Amino acid sequence: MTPSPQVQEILAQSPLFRDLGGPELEALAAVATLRPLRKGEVLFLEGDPAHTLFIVAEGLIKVYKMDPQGRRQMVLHLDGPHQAVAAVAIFLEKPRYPASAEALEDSLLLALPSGDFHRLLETHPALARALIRFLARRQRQLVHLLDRLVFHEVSARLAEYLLGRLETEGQGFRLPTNPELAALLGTVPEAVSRKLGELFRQGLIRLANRRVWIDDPAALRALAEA
Amino acid sequence: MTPSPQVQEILAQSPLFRDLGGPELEALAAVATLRPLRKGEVLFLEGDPAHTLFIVAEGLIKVYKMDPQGRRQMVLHLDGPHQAVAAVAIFLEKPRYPASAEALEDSLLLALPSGDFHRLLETHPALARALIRFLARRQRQLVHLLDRLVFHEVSARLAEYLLGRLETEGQGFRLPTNPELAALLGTVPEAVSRKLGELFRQGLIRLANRRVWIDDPAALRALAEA
DNA sequence: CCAGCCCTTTGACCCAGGTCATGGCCCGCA
DNA sequence: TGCGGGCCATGACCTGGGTCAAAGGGCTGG
Repeated sequence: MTPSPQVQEILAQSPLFRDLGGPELEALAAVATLRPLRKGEVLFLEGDPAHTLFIVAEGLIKVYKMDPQGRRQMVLHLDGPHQAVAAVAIFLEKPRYPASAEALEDSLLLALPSGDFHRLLETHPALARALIRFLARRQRQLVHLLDRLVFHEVSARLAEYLLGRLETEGQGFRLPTNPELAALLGTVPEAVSRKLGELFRQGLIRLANRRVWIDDPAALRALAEA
Repeated sequence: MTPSPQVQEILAQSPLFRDLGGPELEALAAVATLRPLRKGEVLFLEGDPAHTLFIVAEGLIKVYKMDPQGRRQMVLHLDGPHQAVAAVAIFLEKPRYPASAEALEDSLLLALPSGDFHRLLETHPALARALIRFLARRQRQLVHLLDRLVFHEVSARLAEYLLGRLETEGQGFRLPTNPELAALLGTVPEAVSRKLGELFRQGLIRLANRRVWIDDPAALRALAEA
């Protein structure tokens, strides 16, 4: 965590606000507040009234639904630097967060009062356009997630996850804990453990500590599609 | 299907466009085309390039994902009169429909070229605002669907469905076919048949033809939460 | 008015994966 | 240095619900 980040700088790097002019950014920066969050801290809970939009400056935020008994959770998306969190909630008639959010790492967020954001939206078509694009992209991603959950089994979802990490980070990336991974895949830690073991036994991947090397991407791809 | 519906009239009734001024509506109406669709006809398929936004004038449109083998399908939402279809797709970088759509009844749609829509958006904040609200609401609904699918079993989803119909239509509403209902609930026709049978045997509902009377809404509610 | 097609119901079967319990390990903290 | 809590792996078990097959039933279009 860097000592004193430039609020305007953060705003200017976010896809949502990057098209705004200098004066607008300054005005926004004036009403924004910084919100540090320690690993594991909760940002908001499903059902909380939503007055605030967040921009991630540093760290990683997990947005998730919790099951009724409060034991399992299902991750909807992870948001890193420059990403907006809770952009949806503040536009509902009764603004309440439809999911919960917590920090996966020590993080720093920019909090923007929803009133100010709404006001800015009125007068800045570029902001509206960026927001619309953002919402459309996120919705596409949610539909994809739904598709995977309904039509594909755990091993296929795991395979897709591994290939995704491989693509963005290359060989040897570090896995999250099994409970975290299970929440990402919509299953339970035991299942993750077993499926990883299978992949290893079949020679598709190698594991050391929590690092992964993928030996047979083609086979993994086939698994992911199945 | 009424003989010759007023295009402007249809636009003016849609939540998306109702806040536009007369001249804008007229301009939009000039570029809109009417698209009749017979029951069962496909409007677009997942993956098709998306140049067009639709507004339902009459009828009912089903938007759904198909499973890889093309046997089961999962309904994402149903859209009746005044609703927009495919509002998301045209805002993606590579505009392709993320799901398929077909008519559940004989329908009439208004087709708006996405270019015109984009242009209108630039200059009309009210339209942007309405669209943002629309996208936010739909996203909330998708998250709810996902939650139900991941955390609740078929009988709970069926119970919720029945209560929803009861609320909006009262006793004695008509069920869709089992395959349709299965697609709505994310399961297979056989499971729907069995679960309906169970509810009947437990005395929670009565069935005649395909009409439903709900005798014990409280018990059904309990089931839905479980 | 008939033939065919799809829907419905039901039974038998099966399997992915969720649950529970055990034992070992690692790591942070006192 | 010892303790405790969470993580990990694995086995045993169980069940929701998906698959397949068979036997009516009813709507529809020719």
